[in-house]
Amino acid sequence: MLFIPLQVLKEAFLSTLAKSLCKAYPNLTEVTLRKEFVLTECNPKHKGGDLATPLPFKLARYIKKTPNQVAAELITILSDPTYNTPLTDLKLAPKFVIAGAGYLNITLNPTYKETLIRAYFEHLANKSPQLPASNRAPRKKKILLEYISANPTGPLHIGHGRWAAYGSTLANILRFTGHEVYEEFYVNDMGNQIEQLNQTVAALRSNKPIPKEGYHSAYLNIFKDPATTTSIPIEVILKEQQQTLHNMRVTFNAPTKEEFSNHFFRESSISDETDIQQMIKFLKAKELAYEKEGALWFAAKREGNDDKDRVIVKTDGTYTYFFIDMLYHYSKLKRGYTHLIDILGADHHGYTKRIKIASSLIYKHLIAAQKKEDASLQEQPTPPFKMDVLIGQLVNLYRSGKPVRMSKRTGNIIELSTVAEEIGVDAIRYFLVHQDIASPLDFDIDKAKSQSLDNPVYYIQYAYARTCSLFHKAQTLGILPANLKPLAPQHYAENTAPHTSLQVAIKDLKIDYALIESPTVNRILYKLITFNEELALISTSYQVHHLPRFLHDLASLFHKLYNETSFLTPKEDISPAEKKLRPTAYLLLSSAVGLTLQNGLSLMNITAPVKM
RNA sequence: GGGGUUGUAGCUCAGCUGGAUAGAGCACCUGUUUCCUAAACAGGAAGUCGGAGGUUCAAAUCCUCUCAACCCCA
Repeated sequence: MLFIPLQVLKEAFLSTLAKSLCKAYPNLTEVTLRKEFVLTECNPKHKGGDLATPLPFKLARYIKKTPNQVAAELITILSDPTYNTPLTDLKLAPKFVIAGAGYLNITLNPTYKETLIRAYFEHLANKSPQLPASNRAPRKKKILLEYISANPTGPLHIGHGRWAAYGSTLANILRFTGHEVYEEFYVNDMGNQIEQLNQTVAALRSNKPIPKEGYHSAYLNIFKDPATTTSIPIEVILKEQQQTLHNMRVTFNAPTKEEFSNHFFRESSISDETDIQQMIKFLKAKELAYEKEGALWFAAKREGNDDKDRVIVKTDGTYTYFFIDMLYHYSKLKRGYTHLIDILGADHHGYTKRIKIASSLIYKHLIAAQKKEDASLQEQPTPPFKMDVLIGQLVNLYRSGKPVRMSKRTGNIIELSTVAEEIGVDAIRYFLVHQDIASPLDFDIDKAKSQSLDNPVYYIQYAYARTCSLFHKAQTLGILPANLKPLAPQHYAENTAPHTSLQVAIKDLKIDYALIESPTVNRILYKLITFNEELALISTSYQVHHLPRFLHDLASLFHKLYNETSFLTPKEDISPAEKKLRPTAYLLLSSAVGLTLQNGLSLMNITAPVKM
């Protein structure tokens, strides 16, 4: 069963309105109506209902009446049996109120809400496919996500940590919304910097002074150890980086022939002279490259309005970083990825135009070549190519409020592994992902340490732990419905394997929503049913920070409910039947909240402890 | 000189496909535990949404100009 209730609601409203309105007003098309119809949560401050829409304001222009009059007309149509069959089929029994200058507020009946919570719960329990909330579901894509991409000349720092946390979370979300995603870490193991690293290490090993252009990081002193005299510097450093990432719950493996494991991709692996000459030949043949002043230029300006053309082969015959990167992107396309996402630091923003132009031109060529080779492909449409370059702002490091300049050359570097160890992986992952990557992140080491206990991640985890403890308590009290087996005692003892072990015979359980309905419960319900929609949105906007905020909101609502309600031992003087039914309804709601929090946290690679 | 990002409460930031009285967290003040974990909750105080114009029934959000910070390119 596909869980898209809010979308179902929208469609029911839309089709009801379209039937009558579009007939009555020829200048109003269904397309326009769809575009203008926004359904939101009714602002809880206004207490006018569950859902709200400012549609009357929008339609006033087409219908040439005041928003209030339009709202009244909409209510007439929505209540008219000749039009509202889509609504009556859903058994919504909605009530409408005109609010403010022309808002339409909608209240749904408890029976429908019960259906919603039941549908959501079944969706969670059965692990039914997670599909985008939009009825125009985007097709499944094969995505290659490139992130971090540090030079192997030193340990990773907090800035890399930001890409690591962000990139891995984005990959999880894209997979959750139905795409095939492959993560890659590009290793710049060629060029000047590696040369200087090797010279530095050689100097250290022979106790000579480090060259001026070399690296002065204290970290490199590990190479003074006689045990490492035969090891290759970048291999040691790469292994270290891999370990640091692994500790951050980001796993990249060494490249293998196996296609589908996230891995390091080495620049050196594409420096095959045959490939290079082929690429040059291709570019020249297509007049995408030309010689000038002894260098070879890529016609980036002519082909895609970059500011200017770019050098790819320098006068001394060496290749530019850009050219090698073109080959790297060519390799991505050759491997069959039609959607490339690169996450780069803000200092690379001038670079995005040329690499996008180059990639799309290479893609065209590749498809053309494939069609030439295989005649059967000729009739087929070219699969759409998409490339997104996400520019993330850097991390500004502070120590007790004072900025810390980081430089690998001078050796002033705060290692990611150190910070992760000190404030904890859950906390640092949350911290690095909770803010829009388009804005610079100020990271104060001392503050992060002192605040680690105030980190909002614990607030969310605590809400989750509370949902678990409710089940534990219900078991202890002996009031857990027989067909609800949420938490085996050993799970509680070991603090592992939480709600996923739920076995729910939900069909046999009576959920009486009317018994528990309250403003807070309604808001929780709205939050729950929009979870998938939120994720679908993130999968196209890449605004990953919406997820932690969503979870924080949900946790907050649950804490609120927890405080204002006695779930298991109803205080009021109520009938014995209700006394039995009410805890069950609350347990199911709590369980839905718990599963949602758990899903959300796991998308961020953050743990969800059963108890804290 | 050209370009990118940012500017919202004392601090850190959400909100930006235009919608009701601009929201969180931290810090500050006042309350709430014989009751399932107080790592929580309720309430209070705190804002000319950098500035100026414009479009609109409606602008933090869109357009133009402008100021400031950081970064990239020449």
